[in-house]
Amino acid sequence: MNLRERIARRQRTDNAPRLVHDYDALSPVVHLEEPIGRGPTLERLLDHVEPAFEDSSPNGYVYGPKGSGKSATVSALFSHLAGMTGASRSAIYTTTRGGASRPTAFIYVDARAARSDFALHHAVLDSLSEESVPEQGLGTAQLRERLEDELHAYDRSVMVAVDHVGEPETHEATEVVELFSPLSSLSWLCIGRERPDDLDVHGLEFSAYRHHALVDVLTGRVSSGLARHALTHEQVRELAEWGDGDAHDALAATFSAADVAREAGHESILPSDVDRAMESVPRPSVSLGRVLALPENRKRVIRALIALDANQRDSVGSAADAIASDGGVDLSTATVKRVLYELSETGITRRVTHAETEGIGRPPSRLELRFPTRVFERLFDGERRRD
DNA sequence: GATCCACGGGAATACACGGATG
DNA sequence: CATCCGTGTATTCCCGTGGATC
Repeated sequence: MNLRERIARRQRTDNAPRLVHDYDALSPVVHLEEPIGRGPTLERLLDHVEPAFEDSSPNGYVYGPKGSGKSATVSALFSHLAGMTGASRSAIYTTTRGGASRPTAFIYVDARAARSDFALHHAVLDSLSEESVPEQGLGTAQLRERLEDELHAYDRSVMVAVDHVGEPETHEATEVVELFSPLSSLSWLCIGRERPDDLDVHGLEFSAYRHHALVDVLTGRVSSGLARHALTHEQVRELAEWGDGDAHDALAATFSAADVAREAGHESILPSDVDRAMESVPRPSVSLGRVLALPENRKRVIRALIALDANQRDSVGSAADAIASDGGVDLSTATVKRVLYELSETGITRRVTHAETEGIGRPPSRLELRFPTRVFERLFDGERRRD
């Protein structure tokens, strides 16, 4: 690039409308207020939830593949329901036959953020009670008693949605059920991938997006996140096709494409940008929400792992050495190594044992990243900047 | 003093291989 | 030939520690 080109590029980025208006609009971990393309499913969900307006409602289980809009739909619905009164305590007031008003509370809990029995109870109690609930200094048993008291004292109907059950880092659905079923006047709605075989509840299935629905999802997001003409309609269709029904992956690729193009100083997203973007989203891909919900130091290790040269990822040992020495992580090599093994255990990375063993000793494993790396970098770095 | 949670670090174990042993 | 052993790596496991907060 010569000087004139450099100057021209600066002028362009300074004066021209920016390619990316709003990364959040494209982020797979951000859900819209109004979900797109899930109308019929939303209706069935409402059918299930509706009895809660009048009385206690049955327990339920929402299931379906990754990127089929489960979280998007349920979280949008619950935030509407919780916000309908505008009251601080997340309740809807409906008039019953007798004319008395009775509150029904709708609470959405992400099991990725509430990873222990304690945290699960805390999340429910905290959104239910007026005063804030301490996060330390009291035991899980005490917390549970307080929750029981709260439920009893107000005789309110409570519906709790617990999202992302059954992942490596989160509670199993059966565990959530064991915790919540004994609580009177509380009904639960678990959301997970697997069909709930051993749970005797009403199941609500989400199926993967059809092609045209996924195109709609992307089109809506792109129009609010990117400059007009940043992507052609044909490119959006291509991304949707590539997504193969998975909105998470399709959005991750779209987000990445915008980021590649912006980084390169392009005025619109080129086919080569899209190709590079797709390469940064492995298939199958682990949910970014899972990765971003990990403890801070794990995320730092992951961030450093992405930044390594490919050959440094040729063995767990060398990756751990490199990360511990200059990866911006204040952990010993031994600990980094253990973290790396944990990450592969839960599927966030994958260990691939080298086929040809050269030399002595057990052959090392190469580490593959199984989540959208570019999106992770952008979101992770963005979080840091805001601090 | 209690409590939760993430961390820390090494000890124990598994595995691959070649060579020795029964 | 089957098994064991030694060596060097890779991988798993366990449990105490300490910060932060009540």
